[in-house]
Amino acid sequence: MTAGMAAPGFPAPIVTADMVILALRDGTLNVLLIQRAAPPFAQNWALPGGFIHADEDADIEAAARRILKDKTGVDSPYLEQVQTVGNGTRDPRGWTVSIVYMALIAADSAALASGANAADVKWWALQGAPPLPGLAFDHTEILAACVKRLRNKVEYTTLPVHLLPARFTLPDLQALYERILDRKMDKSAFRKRMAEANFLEPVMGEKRAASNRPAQIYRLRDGCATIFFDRTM
Amino acid sequence: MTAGMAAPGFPAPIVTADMVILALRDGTLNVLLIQRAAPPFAQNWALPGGFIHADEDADIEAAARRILKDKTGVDSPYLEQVQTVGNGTRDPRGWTVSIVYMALIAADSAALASGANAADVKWWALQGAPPLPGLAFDHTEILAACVKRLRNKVEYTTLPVHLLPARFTLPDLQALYERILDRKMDKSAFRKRMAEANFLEPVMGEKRAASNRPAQIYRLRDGCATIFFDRTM
DNA sequence: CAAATAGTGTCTTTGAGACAATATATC
DNA sequence: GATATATTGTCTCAAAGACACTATTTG
Repeated sequence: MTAGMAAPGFPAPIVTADMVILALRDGTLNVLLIQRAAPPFAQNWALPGGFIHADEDADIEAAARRILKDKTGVDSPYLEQVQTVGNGTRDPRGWTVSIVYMALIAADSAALASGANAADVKWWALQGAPPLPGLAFDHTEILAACVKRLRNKVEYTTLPVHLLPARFTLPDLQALYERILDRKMDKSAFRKRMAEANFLEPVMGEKRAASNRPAQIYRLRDGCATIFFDRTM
Repeated sequence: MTAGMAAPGFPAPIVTADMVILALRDGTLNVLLIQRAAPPFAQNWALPGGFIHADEDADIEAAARRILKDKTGVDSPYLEQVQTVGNGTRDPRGWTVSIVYMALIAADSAALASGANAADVKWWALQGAPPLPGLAFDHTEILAACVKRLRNKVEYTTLPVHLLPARFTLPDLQALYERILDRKMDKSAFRKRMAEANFLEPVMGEKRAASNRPAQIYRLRDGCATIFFDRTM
């Protein structure tokens, strides 16, 4: 904030928080969309979002968490502020500002709920079978920017772990990296990377069932946030 | 944007754009601060900023450019949206949202102007002699986050060129990297990096005066935005 | 030519990737 | 044991850093 007096002489823009909620379903990235119940863009699919409640939300991130919880029931996801867009043309009602957050959650932790203002809530695969519909407002561009950011960060961080359930194997994790980056990676080099990042710990005694050698199960080490690698993948 | 009706039933938060304007003066990073003329925080130093003019600014970035131009006269800097902060406590007047931009400019291109709402405008060194004053609002934290982001990006991008004048030498550039990152770098490796990034072109025939071998002068190649290295510095 | 800094070349070490070998389950 | 995948080890190659050498200017 800065310059001025109490309230500016012109109307303040409307401020909303919009969520790009991503999860892994059947091995592919999915985004959570809502079908709008009211105009503008009624019936259109859009990113979940909502106004900031000055009396209820302590800060912007709290608003983002509230919206996420409303739609998915998920409480503590990986949450990251991605960008803020604002102009006079993106919403027919006038100058609006949207603060965009990306949330990564484990698909099995979500329990969808439409709630107010939404006719429907659904997961959509980012690629493949039912192509993504055109979205309301500038949400198509916002989503694209978000996914681009995710792909970029996956190159040099441990972000993908947040898309897996709490317990997972190294082959699971490698397959996920390969899915998101759309290229094969060397098993040996991948494991060396993960080992030196030192953010996983084996869950002793547990294995995974199959007709072959079972894989060690891991979980995030306590207090390990996202790790940045020294080098890119 | 998203959910709802025409206008929310609660007052919209005030929205401002705040600028972290950085330049290199006497070899050290400086930030441009204004001294506030009006309450709250009258007399305190703060980041330049201002309300978004819905009728005048096409979008948020245009507002940021307008503020920058007002204070420095600079037209086309490196400009990057850094973060958006918003809560009910950062401004005594109520819930506010601030969209923070970082601008990198060449010191020689700026012509400071106080303009409205500012008693004074001044460059402050980030480190050294006159220590930075405590800033109004949460601007101290915002500035710190910005500088952290800059240092981080300098590790893997060509960002620092925007702090130099249009024509500069490789030793100039290396010294700047070393200043910002606060460590010595190998001349040979540094030059290899810059060469393979392929974003500079030599200005033929020109050299630099001194009592030693003159350095080749370079400029940014046409159409070269910030380059991301494959590896970190 | 002495001083000072610009610019280049060489050697060593590190780390990533390719690929092979070994380990451990089920059937 | 046959099969399938997990996990580890080895070899090769390329890039980064350390460091030394050459180049070019002024006084």
